[in-house]
Amino acid sequence: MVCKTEIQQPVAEEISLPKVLHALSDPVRMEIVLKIARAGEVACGAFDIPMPKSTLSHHFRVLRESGVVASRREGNELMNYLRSEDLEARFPGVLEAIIAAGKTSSIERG
Amino acid sequence: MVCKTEIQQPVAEEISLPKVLHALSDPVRMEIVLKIARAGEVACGAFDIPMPKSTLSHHFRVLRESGVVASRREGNELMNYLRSEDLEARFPGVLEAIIAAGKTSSIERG
DNA sequence: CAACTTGTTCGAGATTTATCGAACAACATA
DNA sequence: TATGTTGTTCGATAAATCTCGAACAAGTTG
Repeated sequence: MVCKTEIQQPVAEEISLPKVLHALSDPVRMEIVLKIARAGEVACGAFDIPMPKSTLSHHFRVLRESGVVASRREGNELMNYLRSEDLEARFPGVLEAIIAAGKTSSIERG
Repeated sequence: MVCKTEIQQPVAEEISLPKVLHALSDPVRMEIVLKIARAGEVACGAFDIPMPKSTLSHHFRVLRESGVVASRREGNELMNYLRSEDLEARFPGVLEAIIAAGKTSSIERG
């Protein structure tokens, strides 16, 4: 599957562990990641998070710039997916364990 | 072995995933965690990190309040150790995978 | 082309975090 | 008791982050 519209993202070898952990340390972003993990690919608009578009877009930016999420255009919406292979190659087991932990614990600030 | 002087830390069941990830998302704190992971127990003063005591103390506080690290007094120094069992029970595989990832990748800001 | 949808970018304000020096507390030892 | 060691707490400042509305860009559909 070829991605037509690539957004700014780090190449696999340059994904930074602190940045990945920071990206996942926010409850909103964790919720986004969990939903993508369940559904495989999710459009930005498919999250019923009570929050302005601009704020949500900010969180997607953090997720992309950290290397956790990638996006491709499909029509006029952006489909988001996890960079599971890149992350697994660089930090084996990390994303998997964090997602499993996120599924079993309520994600709250504090 | 009994800990005589307990510092403020969350009980195991109340350890928060976002807080743990945030604690580990700082390169200085990750370096601290990696050193403790290698040595088992390390006194605060045993880190040759070019940084004032107060700043280092701040990072230890974040690590303790997140539940990643616990400390006990030994003479007039504080021995720090990872709460590996508590974290493994609550978030299986997470700390282990992150430590392994930290060992194999240079921990840098950015 | 005009209207609509989806999502980003651009400011700005508010909150959080990191860093540091100085003062303080606990402990050990002379 | 006085001195030295270890580490914390207390301000203050600087930097990063989160949040939001308004404007913009890309794509679709009438």
